[in-house]
Amino acid sequence: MSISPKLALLEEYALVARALSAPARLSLLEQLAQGERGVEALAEKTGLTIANCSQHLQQLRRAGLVTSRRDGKAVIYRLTDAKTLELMDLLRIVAERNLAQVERILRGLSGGEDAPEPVSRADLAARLAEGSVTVLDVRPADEYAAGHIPGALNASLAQLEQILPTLAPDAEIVAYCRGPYCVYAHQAVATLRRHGLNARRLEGGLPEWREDGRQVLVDAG
Amino acid sequence: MSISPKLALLEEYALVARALSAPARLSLLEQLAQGERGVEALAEKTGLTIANCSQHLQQLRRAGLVTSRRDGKAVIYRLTDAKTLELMDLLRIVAERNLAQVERILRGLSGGEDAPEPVSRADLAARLAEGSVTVLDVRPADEYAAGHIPGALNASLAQLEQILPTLAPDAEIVAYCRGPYCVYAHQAVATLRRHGLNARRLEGGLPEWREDGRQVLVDAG
DNA sequence: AGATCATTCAAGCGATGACTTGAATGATAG
DNA sequence: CTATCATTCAAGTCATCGCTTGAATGATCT
Repeated sequence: MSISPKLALLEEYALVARALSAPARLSLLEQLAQGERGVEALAEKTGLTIANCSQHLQQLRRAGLVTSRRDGKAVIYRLTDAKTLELMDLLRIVAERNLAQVERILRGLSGGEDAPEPVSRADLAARLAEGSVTVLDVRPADEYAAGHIPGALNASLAQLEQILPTLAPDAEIVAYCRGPYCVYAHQAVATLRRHGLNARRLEGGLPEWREDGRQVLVDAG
Repeated sequence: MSISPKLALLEEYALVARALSAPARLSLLEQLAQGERGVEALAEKTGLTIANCSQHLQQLRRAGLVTSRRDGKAVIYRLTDAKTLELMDLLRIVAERNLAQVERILRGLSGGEDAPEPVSRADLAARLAEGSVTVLDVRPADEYAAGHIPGALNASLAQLEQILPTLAPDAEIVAYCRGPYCVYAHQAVATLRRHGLNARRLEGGLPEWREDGRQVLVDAG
């Protein structure tokens, strides 16, 4: 070992951090938190070119955050383990605590001042059991089909205006999306509240719900 | 907001990760975990030039990981909060779990094969109470003076060979240093075991011990 | 075996990062 | 108010990163 072991270790830790230091890669990790995916699907969802996406995935793999396997001619990537999610979550928490810019963006997303506290997953589960809540899944239809909270309605942000009239005016609505990195639920809640509905966000998204060991409904296909 | 709020958020999260993506800055954070420090002291300990050190510190500040205050003509930096430590710790854990290179380096540090499990802090506290253990602080004298576990001997790696004869051959020795990023305790344990002594590492270092709310002795000065 | 398709590699470009050097700032001490 | 000292700023250099484009793998299907 030509350099000191201490520096070598720091280099390795820095490698992991560097893997998390590009928005494109965080976006990929968010997608992978939904479940394993092929390169093409990831490129599509994140808006990256295939080659660029592949390079980012390889960087994530070098950092040990994701692993891959072959399935026919496709290569399927997935998160190495739940620690990767923890790391992303802590990154977000630290950013939210310390960066004024983040708070500004989040306030902007909520459409103004009044951002109600998110609903905890345990709370939602209890309310679901007694049927006293309407759950809204604000993700693209394919992700909804791949797994969603039982009983949840599915509507993308674009579709939201259409289904507004079908919602009971006094219903208690809980919206969720991909997870803490996803802004769909924030935006949906803002829209719903602008229309006078009683809507709140779920804490976390489907990956966290699944991680809790709660029930997830998968559409036949 | 010209770009999408989602991308803006990811940029902010990435900013925090980027702050952790340079070995020099991890080294600075490790020092700051010991306690607040001025720029010059940090530069000295990390081997950076003053200007370079200052620039790194400003990046850490932009990422919200450290804050600073003025004290006379000096600027004192400190970790923003314990979450910063948690983030570093998780980074290390993920690297240790997933990167073969890290395991290789750590095995090299332990001098070979037999790396005994570290002693938990709760265990050490219990043993200390009954006086059945020798605690060794493997940090520079100034850091020892600034705070150490009560009853601990202080010896840098260089001094270790000298104090070897003073240690009872059957004593149970627990070595600690700055924390999980620091390799002194690993190396000290390797040396002690090579001499046939019964030595193990403490889990974590002084910052973690302090974080637990355990007693820390500060030399009068 | 040859054709096909998803993924990866390789080269090139502009932008950003780490480090150095030397000058500027800003608070304190005389 | 000037001198001093710790820190920060500014400019420059070299290396690396992110992205694009086009070619090269490598596994399947006929």
